[in-house]
Amino acid sequence: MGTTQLETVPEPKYWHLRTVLSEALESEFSVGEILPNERDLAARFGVARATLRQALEQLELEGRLQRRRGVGTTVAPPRVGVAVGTEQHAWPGAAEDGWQATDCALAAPPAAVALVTGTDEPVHTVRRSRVTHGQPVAAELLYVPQPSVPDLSAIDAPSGAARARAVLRELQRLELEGRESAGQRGAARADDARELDRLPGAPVLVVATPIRAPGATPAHTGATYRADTCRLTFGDTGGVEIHQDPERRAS
Amino acid sequence: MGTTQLETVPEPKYWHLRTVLSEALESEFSVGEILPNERDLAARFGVARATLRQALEQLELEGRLQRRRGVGTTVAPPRVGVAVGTEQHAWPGAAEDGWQATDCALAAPPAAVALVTGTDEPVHTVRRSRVTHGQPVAAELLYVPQPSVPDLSAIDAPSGAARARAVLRELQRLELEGRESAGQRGAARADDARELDRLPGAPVLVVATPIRAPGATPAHTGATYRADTCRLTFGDTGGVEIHQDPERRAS
DNA sequence: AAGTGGTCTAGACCACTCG
DNA sequence: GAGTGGTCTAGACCACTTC
Repeated sequence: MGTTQLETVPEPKYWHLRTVLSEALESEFSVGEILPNERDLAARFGVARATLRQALEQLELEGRLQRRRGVGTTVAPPRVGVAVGTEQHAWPGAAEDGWQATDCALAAPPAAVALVTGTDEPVHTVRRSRVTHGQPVAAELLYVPQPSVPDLSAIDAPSGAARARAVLRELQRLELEGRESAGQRGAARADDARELDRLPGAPVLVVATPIRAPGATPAHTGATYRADTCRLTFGDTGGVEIHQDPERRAS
Repeated sequence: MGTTQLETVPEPKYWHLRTVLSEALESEFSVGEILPNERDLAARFGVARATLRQALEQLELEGRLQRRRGVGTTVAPPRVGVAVGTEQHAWPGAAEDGWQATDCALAAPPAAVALVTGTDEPVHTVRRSRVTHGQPVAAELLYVPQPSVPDLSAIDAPSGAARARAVLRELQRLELEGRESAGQRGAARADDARELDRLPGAPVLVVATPIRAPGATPAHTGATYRADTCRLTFGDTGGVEIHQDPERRAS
């Protein structure tokens, strides 16, 4: 049916299609290039649009494609390596770390947060976002129980970016020693999805890190990374090459 | 239409359904319990089966459900925390680490591997799998260039589990210092999928780690973890609580 | 053989972006 | 308004597991 030979093995069409498209991406397209639209592609391969979409979905989830409603499907740039769990990057507020504090509010902690911080006292909730190469790659919520930053000046704005920076500044005064994060695949919730320019349910990597100081854990963060565009690195350096390429198992 | 009130916001049906089902999972089902089949569920919620499946897919990707063809859909147990990047767990061959070497072959390296190892010489390719709580959670390929283990006895079997253990034993004799891994979301290829009891394309976390020894990098590993059942932890301890619960942003 | 989830179709309409 | 991807439907058949 498709543009290549008939299948004799019971391999799903969409999976075969994914392979064919994947090869086409390598040989016939360059980063940023726009693919034909879904209806045309489906017709060209002789499959229903839903089947084609299944293949495109795979490729998007693998970070090979980027789809945008109303615009089209483009070839995605290589994933960006993002360091997590290291001192410079896990510690909130460090200069030049690519993060930008956008908002802050003081409120009662969500149940799950109260559980890990061990207190029901109001927490400062700082929202930060991280942009790399012009693309939003992560949204973070930083929970700082009020007692952790007792010296926070009342002069600063009660909310907003200025307040967020003030909280981070206070936190920086503690001797932080960030370590031991945990990461898992998740689905982007509505608010994170919006911030990451994705649809709800988009694949994300959730990294939870307790912020440590001598004898205390003054804050907790939960960062949501775009799973399709990010490669998380943890450890001393960030330049590790990944050797799972799409077709690495050719043998 | 559904079992709850009409939607007034333009939230996709499948997303709303996901939320409804998610709440039902918490209140009305326990781990391991079997859900009604997809046709019944779809009818009950007044949606097409495809739409229901979209919701179930989300929940499965979040690790809340487990679906098995020919069997049914069950409530998944909580994700297991798996340490990566730490000494005990990243180093291959350490005793009691939950890994089991299954096979080994000596062959020319795939292109991507040759790139990171920096040699075209034949590599020992050790296949290991990791089982936790009776569930396969990871499949790993360990690439060891022949020069890294020159003393490997020719007496050992040329392939198979025995050979794999011999390679690991040799590797253990070097002073390994595992560090700096990188992880990203990927799609399971056919072979990994089979080993992990999943379908091709299933979401996985790919962790690439160079194995370090003083002055050399004698091996590279690529481990494929089931993204739906695993929570990866990296750092000193593995007991970090995640605070992104399904409904944590209730406020 | 019966029942399950997995794949696939051929349509329809909607939400969004852009000229 | 035209074109894109996103959602949704109502069916059909297939692959797998279990009895």
